[in-house]
Amino acid sequence: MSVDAAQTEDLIKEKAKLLFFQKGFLNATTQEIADEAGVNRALIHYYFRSREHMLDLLLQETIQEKRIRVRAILSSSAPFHVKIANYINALVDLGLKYPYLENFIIHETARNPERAKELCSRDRVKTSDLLRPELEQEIAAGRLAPISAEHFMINLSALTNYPLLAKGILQTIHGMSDTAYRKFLAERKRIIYRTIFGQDMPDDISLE
Amino acid sequence: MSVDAAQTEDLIKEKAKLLFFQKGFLNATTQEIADEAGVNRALIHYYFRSREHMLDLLLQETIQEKRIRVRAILSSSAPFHVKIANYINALVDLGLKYPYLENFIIHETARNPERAKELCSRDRVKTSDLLRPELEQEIAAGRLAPISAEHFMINLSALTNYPLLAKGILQTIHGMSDTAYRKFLAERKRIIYRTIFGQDMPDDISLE
DNA sequence: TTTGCGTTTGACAATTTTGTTAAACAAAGC
DNA sequence: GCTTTGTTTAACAAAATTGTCAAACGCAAA
Repeated sequence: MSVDAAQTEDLIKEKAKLLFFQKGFLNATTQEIADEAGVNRALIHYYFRSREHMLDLLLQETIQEKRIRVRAILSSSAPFHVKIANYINALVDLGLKYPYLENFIIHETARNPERAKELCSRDRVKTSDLLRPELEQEIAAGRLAPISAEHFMINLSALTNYPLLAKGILQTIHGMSDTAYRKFLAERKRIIYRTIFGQDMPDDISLE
Repeated sequence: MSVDAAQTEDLIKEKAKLLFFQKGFLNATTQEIADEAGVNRALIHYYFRSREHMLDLLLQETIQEKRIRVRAILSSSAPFHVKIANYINALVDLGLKYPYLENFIIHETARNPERAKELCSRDRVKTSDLLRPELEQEIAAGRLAPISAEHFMINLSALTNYPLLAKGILQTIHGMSDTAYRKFLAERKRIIYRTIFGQDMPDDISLE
């Protein structure tokens, strides 16, 4: 065995995720991935058979990682408002890690509609179903303006994901450095909460 | 001159826009575009020099088209609430025409950061600047919760654009047909208004 | 030291994709 | 009819990209 041994496979995956999900190079070639990882291109085929196969694996893994964190938050026993605040917090933080993940999914599912079913079909239905009982309770109690669980979830996803998707454009338009952008996103957590609930996020909810 | 004459150039542009902006084939090849338009592939180079050059042209044109409509709405003399309602309406309708335009821009600017500056640098700064005076007036008058012009604009963009970007995923998740999706978007216009302003859209604002 | 085994590499083949070009074509004007 | 002009086509060349393979390599056990 060589010095790196099993670490190489992880290195390649890590660098590929960086290219696809962080830098937004949706068309990164196997050569570019190999260069980024500093390895020979043939290794990518040795470990992952083909480019497509690797893409599938990366998507599966990354979405699964996200899914687990989201589920943990939404199925906790915390009050509704706290749950949502935590959800916003987690989505923004995950988005900072992989800003282009959503864009990648959108792109891949447009090219390959069957993949959409494999990847996210079961996932997000459950997410809006998961929230519906509590949501309706909040609405009935007058603590939230009437809205369907679907629109509520999409509002949440939109408000958190869009600024991440459009990272490059937003930075260009508003002349933000990388640190300015991070600060902007931190601000946004409270803005999103306020937009969703129409009132300020309580101070006792800890963000990061 | 042949029968079609100058119509061919427009036909190619139209079909290319369909592939890129409607179907979301961000990697459509010159051959695929030619097939879609039913012409010989060499014609694409005859009219547009290169694929990259054509992409630039399509982006410029389509963004300009959008920009003109948005500007007309936002610089009208209508009251603030009406203006925003019209803005939401126009963005959703434009989005129905070109669901993947934003996705395409995001993708292209990620690959080619210089392009971001050419395309949208001047545009949207003005958009948020355009609204700021009235926005601050509304906030001062207590008709709107305090928010910066930038976050306000991004909220609007996010809530309208995201459901369009994620069209394929949303249809898969919620099992929506194309007509169901259109109906969903029509509903969404009022949802977005309510989410932004915290109250229902007045009935006297006409949304075709 | 030598053998074995998983890892890494460079070279190769096949395919795809872009861009060029010379020739064919069609219509309008002479 | 013939020429001119702009359009369209098929064939070709060049580059990029993916995937395969045999050989080289490095470490560990015999």
